[in-house]
Amino acid sequence: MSSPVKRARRPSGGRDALLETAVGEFISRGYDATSMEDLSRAAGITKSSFYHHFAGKEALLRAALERAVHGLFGVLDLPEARTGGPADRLRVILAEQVRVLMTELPYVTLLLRVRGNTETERWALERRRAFDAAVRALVSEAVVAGEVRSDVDPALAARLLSGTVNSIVEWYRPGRPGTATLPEDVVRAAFSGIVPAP
Amino acid sequence: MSSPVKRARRPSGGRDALLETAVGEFISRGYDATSMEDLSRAAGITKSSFYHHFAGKEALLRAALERAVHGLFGVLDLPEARTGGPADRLRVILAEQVRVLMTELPYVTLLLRVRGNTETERWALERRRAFDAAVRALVSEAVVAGEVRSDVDPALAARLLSGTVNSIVEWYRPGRPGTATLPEDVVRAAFSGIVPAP
DNA sequence: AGATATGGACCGACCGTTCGTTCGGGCGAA
DNA sequence: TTCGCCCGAACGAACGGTCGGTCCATATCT
Repeated sequence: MSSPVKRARRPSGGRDALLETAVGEFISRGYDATSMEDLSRAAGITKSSFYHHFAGKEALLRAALERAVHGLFGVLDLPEARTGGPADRLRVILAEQVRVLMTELPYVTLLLRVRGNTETERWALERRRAFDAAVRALVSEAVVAGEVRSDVDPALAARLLSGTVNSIVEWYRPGRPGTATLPEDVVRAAFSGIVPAP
Repeated sequence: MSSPVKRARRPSGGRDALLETAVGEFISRGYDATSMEDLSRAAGITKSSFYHHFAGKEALLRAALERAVHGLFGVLDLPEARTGGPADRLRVILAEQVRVLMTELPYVTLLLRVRGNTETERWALERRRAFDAAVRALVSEAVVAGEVRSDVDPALAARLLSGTVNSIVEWYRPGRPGTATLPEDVVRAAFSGIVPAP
C-alpha cells in the first residue's frame, strides 16, 4: 500500500497545528506583544524547535494572512457571486463573507488587525483594500440599477457594510448557540436595518 | 496684571501636545511596536525628556484611554439619552456616539484596539463592555416596547450596531468632505438598512 | 540694579532585560 | 547511517527606563 496518512504523534503536531497555536496567541496578546517563547510554550516545544518548522516570526504571520486572504477572495470567485443582479450578488457575497469569517475565524481576525509595519503586513493591507473595492463597486452597481434606495452614498454604504461584517470577529466564537443563521441575519440587517422599525 | 496664559513656545509643547503626538504614533504602528524613541523622535525631544512629562509608556496609554472612555460615557449621561422612548434614546445615543468618535478620533481608535495585556488595558476593556451592555439593554427595551420589529435578537442587533459604529474609526478622517451628516447617516442605516431596498 | 538661588525643560550616556535568531549536537525510527 | 525532530546555550540588537548634569527664565535677596 502507499504511504498512510501522516498523523501527528506529538501534541505539538506539524506545521498546521503549530500555525493554529501561534495564531491563537497572536490574537489574544497581539502580534508584537507575543514573543517566540510565548509561542513555543503554547505549542509545548522549545523556541529553537519552532525554527525547525518556520523560518521566523514573520513567516508565521505570512502563512496565516495568506490563508485568510485566500478564503476571502474565494468568495468573489463563486459562480453565484458573478451572475444575476447586483443586489442579489451583494447578498451572496455578504453571506459567504460571513461564512468564511466563521470557518477561518482566527486567520481573518489576524488579517483585520494588521497595521502595515512590515512588507508582509503591507501586502495584506493591499489585498484587503482590493476586496473592499470590489464590494464598493458592487454597491455602486446596485444603486445605478435601482435595486437599492437612491439616497445612499455607495462609498459610505460599502464602508459600513465592511465594518459591520468584519466586526463579527470581535464576538463570534464557534460552537455557540444561536449563530447558525448568522450569515442570513447579517444580510437581513444590511438590507432592512440592524434595528428595524416595526 | 496677573500671570498671562502660559503658552507653549516650543513646537514639542506640553503634556497634551505630547500625548496627541504619542497617540498618533501608537495608532499608525500599534502600541507594542512603538518604542519610546519613536515617540521622542516624533515629538522632537529626546527619550529622557519625554520621561520628564510622563511616568512611562503605560502612563501615556492610560491618559489616552481615560480620555476616550470619558467621552463615550458622557453620551450616556446626556439628558436626551435618558428620557423618551427606547428607540428614540437609542437614536440619540447612536448619533452622539458617532460624534464623540469623530471629535476624539485618535483616543477612541486606541481604545478599540486594546487587547488586555496590562492592568490598564483590562480596565479599558471592562469600561467598553459596560458601555456595550448599556446599549444592549436599550435594544432589549425597544423590542419589548414594540418600537422595533420583533424578529431581531437584541444581543445580535446590539453587537452589529457597536461593530458598525466602531468601524468608522477605520476610515473616517477629519476635514474630509461628505462626512458632515455622518451621525444621522449612521442612524438611518441602523434603522432602515445599510443598503436599503427601494 | 545687580547678584544669587530656584526649578522646569531638556539632554547624552548608560543599565538590566528581553527580544528574534543561530548554532552544535542528542535521540529515536527507518 | 541517515533523517526528521528536538533541545540548551548563547548571540547581537533593541527595548523601557534611570542617572547626573546643563541651560535659562524667573523669583528672591542684598
